[in-house]
Amino acid sequence: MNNKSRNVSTSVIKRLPRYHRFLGLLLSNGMTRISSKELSNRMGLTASQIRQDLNCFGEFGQQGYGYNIEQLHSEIGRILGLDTTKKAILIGAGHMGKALTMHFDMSTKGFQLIGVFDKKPSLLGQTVQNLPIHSMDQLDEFCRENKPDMAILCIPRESAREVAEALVNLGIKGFWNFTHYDLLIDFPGICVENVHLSDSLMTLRYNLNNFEA
Amino acid sequence: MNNKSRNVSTSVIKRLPRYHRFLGLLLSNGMTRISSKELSNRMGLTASQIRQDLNCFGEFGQQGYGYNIEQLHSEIGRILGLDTTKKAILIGAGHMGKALTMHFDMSTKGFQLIGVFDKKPSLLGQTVQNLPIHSMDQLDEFCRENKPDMAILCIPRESAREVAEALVNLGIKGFWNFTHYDLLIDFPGICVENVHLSDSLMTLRYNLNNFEA
DNA sequence: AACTTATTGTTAAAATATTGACAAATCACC
DNA sequence: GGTGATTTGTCAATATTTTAACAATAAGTT
Repeated sequence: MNNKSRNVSTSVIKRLPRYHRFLGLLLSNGMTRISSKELSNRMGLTASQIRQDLNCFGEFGQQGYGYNIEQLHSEIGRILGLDTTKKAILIGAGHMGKALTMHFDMSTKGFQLIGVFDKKPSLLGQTVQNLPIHSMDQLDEFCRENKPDMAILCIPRESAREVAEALVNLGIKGFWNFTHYDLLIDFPGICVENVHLSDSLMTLRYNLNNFEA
Repeated sequence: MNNKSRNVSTSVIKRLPRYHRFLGLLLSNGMTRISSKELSNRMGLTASQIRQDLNCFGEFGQQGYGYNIEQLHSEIGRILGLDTTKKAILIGAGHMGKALTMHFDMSTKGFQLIGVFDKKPSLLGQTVQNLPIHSMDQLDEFCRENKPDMAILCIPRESAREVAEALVNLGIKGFWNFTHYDLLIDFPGICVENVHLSDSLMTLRYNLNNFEA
């Protein structure tokens, strides 16, 4: 299977989801095959890069033919781990937390949302994606019982560090962090994806000033 | 001013917002000076990188002393363009659109939200951040009158391409794109920040499988 | 005021990432 | 079944990014 997957660079890994998305789109357009050249044109990168990236994981193409889209799509999905499901909980059911759960289908990204928690008592009656919003007091028991793998953090900066530490102690192995706090987790084996939306906005602001015609 | 700013690589640019955030935090903690070494420790990177990054824009430090935090913070802010304001409109006032406007203070990122639009008639009475939600029919007139610079796209994939084109024709110079569509804008002078949250989630999924202890 | 320590800006070296080139393999067509 | 056109996987060359090293300079100390 992963016959080649030694240590693949993060540059490559970060491109995989995009390949996966594009291939999925082509697939839903009814296409069945594509060459690295054609794909590179559509994605705005070089054919060489695509071939080299894929080569980190195996030989999925065929000379003179190219790649079978369905096969490549599912291979990349498998590499990313989308074919199996990890359990996720949402901490903080404010606007951002709710929006995230509605923005896309998590189950096609290798996760299943199994619990939602918020500190605010007024939210306790409500549901998110058919899941009841629990109080933070119930977090301990819930985790011991349901063993979630990942936590989506949508809480204020001030509590981020503390909550993250508690969750690590409860067995959480990964964080999708929307907090305005850089989670630099030093615990081994803990994965963090910091999503700093404001950073991307500032980058845009810079580009507006510097790359206008 | 920008005496050195020829063409700075995007790797550097993408780190600037993070520097800015960290410096702002130190500032609010009451600190006044910091060395590249100390900052690199806190941020999890090398002192050399920080010095080299800053050197693309000028000489902000002093040997034997380090950097004045307040000065460096504001210099980086100026480089990013946060000291002046561009006008932004939000297209799509669904959950994600609303959540974004509440997630942080846009005015400290160099933007001011001046208009909100949605196709859905049922939203027309509502407001977002004290701004009334307009119908898409009013977009033309609004843009001619108020000349927004940037558009935040929170609409379905299907309409992304079309709406973006229309907006470019109305004078929009930049997009903050949350659509499930890769805006590969070929219009010259148009800046795009594609924010594919699902990509970041898939990257996390990969890491959960591959970097556990 | 001299001396020690700290720390920058900058140059050079090392490490990574991307692109180009091409032999080997397959396809498509006659 | 042979021939020309494609297209991969991979190696080598280029380009970019990161790190290390250090002379120059200011701060702090006696």
